[in-house]
Amino acid sequence: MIDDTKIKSFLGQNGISPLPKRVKIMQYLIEKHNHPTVDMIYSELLHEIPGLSKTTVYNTLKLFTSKRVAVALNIEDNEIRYDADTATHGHFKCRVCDGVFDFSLDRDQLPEIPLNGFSVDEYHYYLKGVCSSCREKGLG
Amino acid sequence: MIDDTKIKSFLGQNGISPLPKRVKIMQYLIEKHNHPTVDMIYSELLHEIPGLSKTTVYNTLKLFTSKRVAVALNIEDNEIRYDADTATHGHFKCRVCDGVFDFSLDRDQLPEIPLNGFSVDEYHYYLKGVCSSCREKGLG
DNA sequence: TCAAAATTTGTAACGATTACAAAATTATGT
DNA sequence: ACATAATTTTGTAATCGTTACAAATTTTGA
Repeated sequence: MIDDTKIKSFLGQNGISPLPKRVKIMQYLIEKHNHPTVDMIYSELLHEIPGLSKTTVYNTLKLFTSKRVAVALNIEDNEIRYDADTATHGHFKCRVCDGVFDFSLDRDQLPEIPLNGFSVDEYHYYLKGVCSSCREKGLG
Repeated sequence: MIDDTKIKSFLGQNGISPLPKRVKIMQYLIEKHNHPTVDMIYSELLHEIPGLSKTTVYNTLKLFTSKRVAVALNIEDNEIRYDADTATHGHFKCRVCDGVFDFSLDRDQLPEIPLNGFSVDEYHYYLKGVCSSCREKGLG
């Protein structure tokens, strides 16, 4: 359980007015760090924030990514997942159970882009396959 | 201009009946290697294949990716791009002009996944930023 | 406290993708 | 080659994630 105050000041430092719903959504992202979809955030926070609108979740996540306090993951074909961990790290998607796993990765482990004059501000390293749990069950 | 015969035998070798529309779509992917969306393939091939249906393009690409003669790229938030180059290589997306650029990359330049018992069968390395052309124009 | 600015809501629209049944094409056996 | 079965294609409708937008609400700051 993270202190509200810390999240409020963190948002404020990043140019985001720390409105109550924004604080709750950021708190959700940080505490669960489960790469949620918009629908997951919406349906789980609805219990805690009655009357929450899905549009607010969309708006808030767009704001978070534009201010770079969260990152959008395109590891699925059909929907965007979000991650409050903006440090470079890798993501693995299991094609059997659909789970998304983090793994640590330093920026300097990744090769530099061999294109002159390009500036890079986001690094995404996605692996797909079968996770250990599904393999043990003989799936995949 | 690639020989039809080569594409037909390539598809056949990969367990895909080399029906005429499939051959044309594969030929498009190989010759243009422009990471097209379904809509790009559909609208450009419509001139060459009158009566082509967009559903056929979707079906064919699903078949190609399941047989691993093409790879789906999730470098955009909203739509899937396709690449007939199934060898590992990197992709750069310019957030100004929306262009997608390839860059070479060996599998062994990428770090191994530090997760025991996981099997990996797809590697995606996506970078985002501003391309040299847009930077020269002072954009981004 | 009050008015202006910003945010949230709810509904409708949008666009990519999928479902599905009918029509067309291709493959198979004789 | 022919008939038939199996596969593929088509076109439309449905689905689902996301965005647009105007009205209602909340926040901000004088």
